[in-house]
Amino acid sequence: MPELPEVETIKETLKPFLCGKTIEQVTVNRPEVIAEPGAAEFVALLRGRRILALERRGKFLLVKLSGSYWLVIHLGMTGRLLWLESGAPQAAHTHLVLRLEGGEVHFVDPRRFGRLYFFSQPRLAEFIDLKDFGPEPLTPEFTPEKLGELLRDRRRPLKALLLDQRLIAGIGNIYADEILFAAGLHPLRPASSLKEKEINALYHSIRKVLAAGIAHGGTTVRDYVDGSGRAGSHQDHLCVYGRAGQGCPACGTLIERRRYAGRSTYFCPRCQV
DNA sequence: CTTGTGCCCTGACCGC
DNA sequence: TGCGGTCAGGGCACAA
Repeated sequence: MPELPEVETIKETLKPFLCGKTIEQVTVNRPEVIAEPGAAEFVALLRGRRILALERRGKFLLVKLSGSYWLVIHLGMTGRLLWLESGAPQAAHTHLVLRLEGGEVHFVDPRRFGRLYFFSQPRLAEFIDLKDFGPEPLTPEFTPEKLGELLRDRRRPLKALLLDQRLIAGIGNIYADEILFAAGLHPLRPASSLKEKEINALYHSIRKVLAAGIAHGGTTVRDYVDGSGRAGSHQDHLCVYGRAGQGCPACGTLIERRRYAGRSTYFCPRCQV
């Protein structure tokens, strides 16, 4: 489910409830969702620790804990993190509950692609290093020049590159299609064929589309809700994603859907060249 | 290096 | 009502 704007929204909505609180109890209903270390160890290490800060790297949520430890969460396709009152009933597919002072965090994930990790500071650094993430697209380190460097000498289609977390971190299938539409670029355009003007258009589209996604509290096409259980509204602003057979908002040409890299890809055959 | 495929899972939806 | 097929915001292993 969640791409950068959704994880960012979840992080921001959970922040006021979680920061400064101590984890009093950890309930694991499904040990498989804990990737590292083992479930028993995970529970023992987490209990009694204080939450100091919430951060995000790509689609990963990073929870900074006392003693230089980290709880790291990836929500996969359908993962949710919900702040609920103490003793709230557990929805179906609630795999883990963190009891804090004054409430609980429920990790709910029907498809179970989401994973949780407990890391020491050096282990987190190693993990991030191993993932080899590209730059965060909304930070100052990400510039048009940087994007130009990333695209140079690569023949892969733009869609594949936008989905590749090692190039730019955080973009998923919805926002990749929306970004390419905003930039007027065909998803299958080889990266190295872009002119400087097109690189600039792509750069500004990446920033603009992701920022709009965050401003709208994420895109809810199916399961996504923020930390308070509220749906986003960016689905009302989508131009191409999920709109096969409907008119392009710019020119009226029918939006096309193609299968690429195992994912649906939506684009306007007239506006995107 | 690159691409495509299948898999991990559940649930919603569609056609018959 | 039921059944099978298809599809879904992700990511990984593996084959060609």
